[in-house]
Amino acid sequence: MPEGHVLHRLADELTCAFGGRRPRISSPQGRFAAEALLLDGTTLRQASAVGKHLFIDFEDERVVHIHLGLIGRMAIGPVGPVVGQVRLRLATDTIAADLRGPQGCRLTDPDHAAAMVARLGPDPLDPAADPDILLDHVRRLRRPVATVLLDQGVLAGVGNVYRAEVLFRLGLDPLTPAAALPADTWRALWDDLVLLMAEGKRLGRIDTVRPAHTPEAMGRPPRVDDHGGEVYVYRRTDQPCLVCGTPIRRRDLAGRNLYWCPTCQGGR
DNA sequence: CGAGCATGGTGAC
DNA sequence: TCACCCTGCTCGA
Repeated sequence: MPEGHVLHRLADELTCAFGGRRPRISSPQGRFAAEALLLDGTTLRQASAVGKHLFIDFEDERVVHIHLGLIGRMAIGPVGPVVGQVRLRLATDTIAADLRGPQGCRLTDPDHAAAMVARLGPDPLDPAADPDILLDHVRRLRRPVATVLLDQGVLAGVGNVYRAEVLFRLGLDPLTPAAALPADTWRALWDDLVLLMAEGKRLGRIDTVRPAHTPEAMGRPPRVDDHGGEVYVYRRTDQPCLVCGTPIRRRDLAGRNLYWCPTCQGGR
């Protein structure tokens, strides 16, 4: 689940449900119990997201920093019994937010939060982000564009699905060195990520087939991916490319699965 | 029912 | 580059 759009959506939902209120805070699992006790009964100001990092601001300069990692998730819904390992629960009389399996959930302060954000590259979901920072950065990088897209210090919030999909949509060979791509191409990558991730946040799922160019325009019907969104290449190994019919390929790159169409995106 | 895997990141070598 | 962490789902026995 968790690429940047999930965290931004979550931040909005948390602010909406708990902003300005004093939710009950607990850690049924116990691993955040001391911190939960400290925060319980204090006012939650607002939640925000930068890249894949989620920050929940409370009064008295207290900030909860959450990173979902690969398997973490936060479920917001009607209050019910605690099910499974819940690291953190925020609850009013009617709504509960349950955090499970996060890579990190820590109590920190605004300075530390700012320091973490300072290490991240521009976030396509941040309206104030400056893509020129990205363009300057990638000019000096020889690593493959596919590797660079997942580097949160270069670009914040992109995960494995958006990486595969944006490279397909722009017809780029994933192994092209980042610095070998013209600035215009990087600008186009940025612009497409802004579009796709905003759509992802709005819909609550990743759908890369419909937004910019319709499947009709590309001569093929849409396909619905098992994961709930419509995608061109992500996890479609050996299935025909929706544009040219060539079997989609998969390989390991720096420990992550990479998916691409060898015809639409050049050799290799 | 157990193994393997997943949209991520860290820390040791 | 690798082992490892965390949860929950799917797949094959």
